Amino acid sequence: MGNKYSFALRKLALLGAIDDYVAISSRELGTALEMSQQSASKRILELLDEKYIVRDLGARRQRIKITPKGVEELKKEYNEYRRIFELSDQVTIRGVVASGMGEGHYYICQEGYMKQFESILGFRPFEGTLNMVVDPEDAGKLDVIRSTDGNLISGFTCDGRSFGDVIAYKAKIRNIDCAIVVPERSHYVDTIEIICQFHLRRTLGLNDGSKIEVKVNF
Amino acid sequence: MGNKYSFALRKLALLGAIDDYVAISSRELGTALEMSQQSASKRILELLDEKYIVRDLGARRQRIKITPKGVEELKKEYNEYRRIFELSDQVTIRGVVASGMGEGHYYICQEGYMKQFESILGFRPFEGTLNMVVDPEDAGKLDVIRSTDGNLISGFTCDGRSFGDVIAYKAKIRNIDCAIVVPERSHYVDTIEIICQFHLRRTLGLNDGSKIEVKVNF
DNA sequence: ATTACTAGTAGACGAGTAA
DNA sequence: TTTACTCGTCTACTAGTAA
Repeated sequence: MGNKYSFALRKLALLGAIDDYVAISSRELGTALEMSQQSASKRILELLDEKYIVRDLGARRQRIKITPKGVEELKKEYNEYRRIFELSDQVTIRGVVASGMGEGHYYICQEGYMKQFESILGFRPFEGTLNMVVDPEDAGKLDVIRSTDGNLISGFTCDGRSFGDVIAYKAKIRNIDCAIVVPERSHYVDTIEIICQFHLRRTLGLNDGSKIEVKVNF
Repeated sequence: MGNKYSFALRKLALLGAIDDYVAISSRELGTALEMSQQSASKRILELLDEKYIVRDLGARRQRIKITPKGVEELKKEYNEYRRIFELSDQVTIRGVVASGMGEGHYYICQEGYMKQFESILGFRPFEGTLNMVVDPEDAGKLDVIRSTDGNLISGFTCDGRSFGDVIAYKAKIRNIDCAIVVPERSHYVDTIEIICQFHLRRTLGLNDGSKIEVKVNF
């Protein structure tokens, strides 16, 4: 986000503009941002232009609400602060084992991915993934991890089908090296795929619904 | 903080410049901030001027570390995000009862404060305060509360002695109305004073070391 | 390589004001 | 009262370059 916009957007969020429309005149916003009415008005137009806010321009006072895109941008900054003040380089994500449905297996086994896993992660994954549904209270941690670089596994095209970029983060489950894999572009992930050179379900005796903890490095 | 500085300061924090000196050239910082080497250099000089960072300008590459003042500024922004995303208007602060040492009693009993407590909070405090040492894991919540307005109780001078501004936040302990009181200007508070129209120690049967929870509104 | 000066320029800002 | 246009000023930026 243009840094320019974050200050105004944050002030609007503090006024409650994430949850609902907030009535605020350009003069009031200007005062809050320590700038003129004219500049605040311009800033509002810019935020509208960037689709960070929507506005209901009534007869008397405009009412402003932050869009999901705006919230997204604020969360990015929030996550940066969480990385600074809360989280070290290793984070424990809790969740429960879920059924794989064979999807993960199909993807992971693509040699286009396999080659990269082997060279970047240092192991060749067992053919198939362990799916884990992340506990809601740890969803934020996942956001923070996803805001970091991780190991980019490039997408490719094979037999006319295209496979997208994914990001792998090295991790450990009960001291066994593994990695969590998430698609590069996609939000609101509550399920992660875990790859490992061993068959984790068998090795660790896991079933659907088993609680597990993954320690992720980033 | 000038909003202008927060972006650069945050990037430096993400690079680890809170914990230790970080080697970063003005060109690298410029790339990270999407600005020219020259502008990044100027920004660094400004941050130095504002005492947000200190620098060790070696022969090859400068090494930068964020000062406590700089960390303070970053925390302010972090706390704004916490208010946006984490905390509702009521927060539970946990801690243990500590000895008052008579200090609180002396201050609170000043009529200059008493009058204001009565008109602003709606009750006349029992003469004396309950001291509470806040659990370390709730210290951050206290920071967030302190970053909000609260009820300003103005300082005054009496018998040649000056009493500073304090902020009161309405609160409840086990459903009894009370308020927590903190000095306006002072950082790193881990002890709060609780005022109430009743004698809380007697009413709730508290002793030094008793665990209590205060629900603070802000 | 660095950092950081000077100079020129683009863009952000506020005053005045229209709607 | 609002919002937001135009326009002049002034700041913040980058390019060139010195140390």
